[in-house]
Parts: sequence; structure tokens; C-alpha cells
Amino acid sequence: MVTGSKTTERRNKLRVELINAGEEILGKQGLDALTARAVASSVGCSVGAIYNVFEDIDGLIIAVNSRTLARLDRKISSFVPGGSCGLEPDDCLAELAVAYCRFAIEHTNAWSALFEHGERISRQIPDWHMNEHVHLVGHIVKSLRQLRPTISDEDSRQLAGLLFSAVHGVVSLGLQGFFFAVPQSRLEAQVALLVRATLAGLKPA
Amino acid sequence: MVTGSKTTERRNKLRVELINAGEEILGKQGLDALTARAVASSVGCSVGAIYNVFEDIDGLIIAVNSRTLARLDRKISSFVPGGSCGLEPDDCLAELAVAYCRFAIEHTNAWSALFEHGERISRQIPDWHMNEHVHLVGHIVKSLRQLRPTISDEDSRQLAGLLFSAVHGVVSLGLQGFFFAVPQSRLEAQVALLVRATLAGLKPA
DNA sequence: CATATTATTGAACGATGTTCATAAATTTAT
DNA sequence: ATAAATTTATGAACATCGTTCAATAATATG
Repeated sequence: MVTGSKTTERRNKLRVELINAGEEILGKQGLDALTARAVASSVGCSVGAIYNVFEDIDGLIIAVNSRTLARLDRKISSFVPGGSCGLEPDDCLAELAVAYCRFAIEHTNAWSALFEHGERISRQIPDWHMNEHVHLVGHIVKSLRQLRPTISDEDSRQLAGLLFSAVHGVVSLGLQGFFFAVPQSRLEAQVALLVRATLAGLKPA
Repeated sequence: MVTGSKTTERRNKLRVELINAGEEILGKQGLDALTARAVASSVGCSVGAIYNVFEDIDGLIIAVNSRTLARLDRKISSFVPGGSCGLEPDDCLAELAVAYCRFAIEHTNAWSALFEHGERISRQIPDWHMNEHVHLVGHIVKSLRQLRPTISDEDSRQLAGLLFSAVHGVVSLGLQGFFFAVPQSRLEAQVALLVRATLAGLKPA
């Protein structure tokens, strides 16, 4: 008996219901509201039931974050350089940053949970979820390869990580209102400027 | 009676003892360990006593973060461009970023609390503490003014915020090990590269 | 259909920050 | 000085959190 079929069916159903509820709570009320009791009462199950499906409450949060990354991927995967969007590689990289910025503004709660959770979690984030992050940066890598065809695999990955991290820092501190009030247009202009300047300054090297 | 002198004396003494204890706990065990009961038992007072000195536990954390910012300021204020360090403005900006990076590595717990706390806190961070952050970015502003004497006040502040945010993002995700393992030397090289490239790419504009 | 196995439940546990009636200390008045 | 009045410190108690586990319900097996 590889686990009763009635049981696994119920568990799978509960699993998606929990993630759905978690997604809604996170989006509307933020990460702090995404508690075990809140999701349990939202789907109408017991608190203990969550632990039959997920190891932790962190497991549920990671599952929700995975959904967020998928949404983000759909938003930015339209900016493939040289593809249907007809953008030059450097324009494409700037647009990727702007799209990232827009997503963060539009889905602030879900977006910030992506990184807040990583900071406060105790156990290691599983590889399959980290790979989802890496996959997103893959879009940057592709654009970089088009921009500088002779770049090595290692260098392109390093540079993509650098660009992403830098843009992420600007969006993150920008949305927290750290140094100045940031209307959306201003933030978008800043990240585009950052990407273009960095790429321009790097070119001769 | 502007508040009994015996009382205020005790309270002031307790205040610094609480901050001392908080600083030690934060540095050694991280932000999660910085609890009301932990600091109370460390200084040997009641939990309620904390609330006679600070409004929140957040108030205590902010006081500790203020100490951290002062330490960070001492570390980076030696890099004044054109001053005793004899560095060119752009070298100075790169060194500032590297010094920031070193501080983050050396005092990871205290440093990350600076921003983690801002993300999870509910109430607004008080102006006097935000100004301490702004003061730190002032070092960048000064270097930028030396580099481009014609820059406006507004532009120099914006650009300084952009540079800081970008460097912060790289250090932050770097120390979290998001994209690649980052030995100290690698991280320092990355932030220096980022600053130099951005400045170079910006120059013609 | 009865028995054995497995899965689900929700009260209970140990934390957390925060409060507030009580106790202790200090200041004021006599 | 001593008593009364006021202010301050205390820590048990409250609400919340994630998590567990004996007891119950449901399923699978003989």
C-alpha cells in the first residue's frame, strides 16, 4: 500500500487549497498575516492538518513564493532579446529591470515575501526553490550573452547575479522609502539608469 | 518635580545596560535572539522594566541599530576624498563600498538587523534614526561632489542613494548566498566593480 | 463484518511582545 | 523625622505565534 488513494487525493486537494488561501492572505495582508491558524480557518481545516501536507509553515510559504516566482517569470519572459519583442540586448536588459520593478510595485506583499522569508527562516531553503530563483536570472544571462557573445558561462552568470542584486537593492530600499519618496516612474527610471550605466561602464573592459 | 533625580539616574543607567546587553546578544546570536526576556535576564531586571525605558522592544532594537550605524560611520569616515587618505574621488567611492562590504561581513548579525528590522517592524521608524542612515549616505554625496563639481544637490543625493542601494543589494544577496558562494574577496571585488562601472557609464551623461 | 492500520484532529506546550494590579520606593507635607 | 501622597518597578497574566501528540475518526485488511 503506497498510501491509500482516498487519502492522497484528499491531501493533494488540501494542498492546493492551502496554497490558494496562503496566496490570497499574503497578497492582501502581507507575510505577517500568513499564519497557520489563518490559512487553516480560511480553508476550514484544523491547524494540525497543515502539518500533514507541509513540514513547516515555512514549507507552505515557500510553496506560495514558488507561485509568485512563476507569476514573475510570466511577466518578464516576454522580454527575450532578439526574439519577438525586437529589442536590442541592452534595451532588453533595461526593460527586464523595469518589468521587475513594476512587478514589485504591483505585488508588493508577495514580492517582498520572496526575500523577507529567506532572511527570517532558520532551515535551509530547498534546492528546487533556489533553482527557481536561478532560472529567473537565466533571462538576464541570455541577454548578456547576446550583448557580449564572447563572454564565458561563469562570467555571464556572475554578471547577471551582480545586475540582479543591484537592481533588487534599489527596488527594495526604494519601496521601503529609505532615501527619498519614490513614485513608480522615478523608481523605474532609476533602475533603468543603473542597468544602462553599469553596462556602459563595463563595455570597454 | 521634573522627575525625581534618583529615578532618572536609575533609568538612564538601565537604559545603557539594556542597550549594551542588546548589542551583545544581537552580535553573538542574531536578531531573533534579541527578545525582551533575554535582555531582561541578561541585565537582571524585570521584563516590564524595559517598557519603562523604551516604548517597544522595537525601540530597544532601534537604539542598538543606532550604535551599529555609529560603528559603521567610524569605519567608513576615514575615506574622505581629497582629505588625509589621498584618494581620487572615484577610488574613494569604490573604497567606501568595499569598506561597507567588509563591515557587513565582519558584523553580519548587527549589520543585517539594520535592514531586517525595518522590514518586519509595524510602526514607522523615527526620524532621528532615519537621519542617521541619511548621514551615512552623506559620505557618498561628498565624494560625488568632488567627482563631478557641477552636479546639483538633488542629483547628488539621488545618485548617492542609487549607488548605496545597489551596493547594498549585492552585499545583501551575496551574504545570503543567493546566486553563488561568495568568499569575502569575491564580494569585495564585485561591489568595487559595480561602483566603478556605474560611475564610468554615467560620466558622459 | 470485525479487526488492524493509518490519518486527522484540536487541546495543550513553550515561546513571543505587551499590559496592569500590586508592591516598593521616592517625593512631598506636616 | 515621620506620615501621607505620589510615582516607579515588578512579574504574573493575556493574546498570539508555531508546533506536537494522545485521542478520535477514517480507511484498509483479513
